[in-house]
Amino acid sequence: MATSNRIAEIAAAVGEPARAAMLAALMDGRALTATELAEVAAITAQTASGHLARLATVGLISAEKQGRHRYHRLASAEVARMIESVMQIAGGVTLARPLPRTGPRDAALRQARTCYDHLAGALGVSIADALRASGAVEIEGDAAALSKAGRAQMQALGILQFGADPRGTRPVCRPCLDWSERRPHLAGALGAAICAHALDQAWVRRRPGTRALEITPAGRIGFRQAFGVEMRAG
Amino acid sequence: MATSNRIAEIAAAVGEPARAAMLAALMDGRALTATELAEVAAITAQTASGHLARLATVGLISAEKQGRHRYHRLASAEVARMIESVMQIAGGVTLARPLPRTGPRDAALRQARTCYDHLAGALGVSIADALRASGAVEIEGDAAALSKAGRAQMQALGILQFGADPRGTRPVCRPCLDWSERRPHLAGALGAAICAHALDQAWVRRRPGTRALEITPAGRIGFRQAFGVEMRAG
DNA sequence: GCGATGCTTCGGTGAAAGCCGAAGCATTCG
DNA sequence: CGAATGCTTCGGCTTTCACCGAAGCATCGC
Repeated sequence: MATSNRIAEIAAAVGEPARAAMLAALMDGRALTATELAEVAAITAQTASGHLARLATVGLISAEKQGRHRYHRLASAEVARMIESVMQIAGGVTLARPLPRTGPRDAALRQARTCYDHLAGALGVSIADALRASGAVEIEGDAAALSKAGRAQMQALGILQFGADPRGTRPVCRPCLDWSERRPHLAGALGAAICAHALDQAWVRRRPGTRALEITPAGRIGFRQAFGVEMRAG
Repeated sequence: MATSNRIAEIAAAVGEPARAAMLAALMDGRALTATELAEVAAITAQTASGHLARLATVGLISAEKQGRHRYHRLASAEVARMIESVMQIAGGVTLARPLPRTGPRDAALRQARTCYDHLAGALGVSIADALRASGAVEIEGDAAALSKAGRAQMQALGILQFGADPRGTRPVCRPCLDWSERRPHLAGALGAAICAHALDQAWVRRRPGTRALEITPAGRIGFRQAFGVEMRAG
């Protein structure tokens, strides 16, 4: 039964506030040091060390030593997807009472952030909406597809490269329910490519210490021209 | 941050062997009684009752009273997907050492089973393979799409009904990594429709007490004619 | 080198939670 | 109406584990 013990082991590793906070912090795909992670979890370094060891043992994170720092990151995209799916349920229940909007730090996160390897927040959802409206992608429930026109658009923008493909569609995207917006944004290969492109073109900049992204002036122009999306800068 | 406390709460609910076993048992989408669930978890009824209460509190299962029985089921497809993603990691690590194949009970599960609302096991993977080979669906990483030809085939088989749709493709499927086969099978709306069709046509029958499915003689014929898949009966 | 920084290991404490036996409600069946 | 069945609540036992202070290694900067 895929040994339900092993299932419990993995879930238990996530099922502790400090470890959950660390994993959530790692959800932007970057690698953080043990001290940074201790801070986000509001615990001492010793305690964090123990937690990180446990997360590594069950295979949720991997570490890399660099000088006197140890950088920890999520072990794989599968892990990110697993945490994402937990977050979805974590947010979903709150649907009745509107999400508590806590402070300006949260506002930045809601505006734009990374979700492992793709864009999320208002920015991510707006892009998904725009691509949907133009017929570039279709989203239905937990499935999504890039249309022939969408493919051409992505190639023209230099976001995706395709070899000669006889078929018009390729399955490159996957919807991902945004926990702050409650609407889907784009994940999968396409989502990752858009995010990489945006970072590459300096349309967005990572804010140090959070998963929040800053939309640059160039980004305002870029997102408008590429997707027809109007975003506030900042 | 979607309150990482809530994330931990949900994960912790899954992160206990008895509860994980119960949830895994519920992964076939059916509703089971407290006593049945106590049995699969190898605990007494009292203990199971406590666990079920906790799972209900965090919103992972919902219960329905019927006479002197209480039927418990997964609260939603989102929950099923979350557990599925944990199972994926639970299986994935074992990639190095080949999965321990434990006993004949397991063999039935490997052959054919339900995964919440779609088919899994050798049967599910074979169907996905066949549809991929014929160009009906394409699967790439964590994304999948039904092609125009595939759509026609599914309509002809009476598996899917589409309204008049100007575009050739609709995003109706989603790959789901099979933990026993380590290859993707089909989930999403298409996966659910195929499963419903197979049950409806009596191509498969649910085995009482497990998630395993029995392939009927009619099923052997049906799966061959519909998908070109050759399965052993039983 | 020597001190500072980053991280881990060790030991002890306290709280949380899993487990079962026993007992208590409901519902159903004879 | 009892007796049986399905399930829950209560009480007490035991284990697990999160936490921090103190101490121990490495690595870096001066």
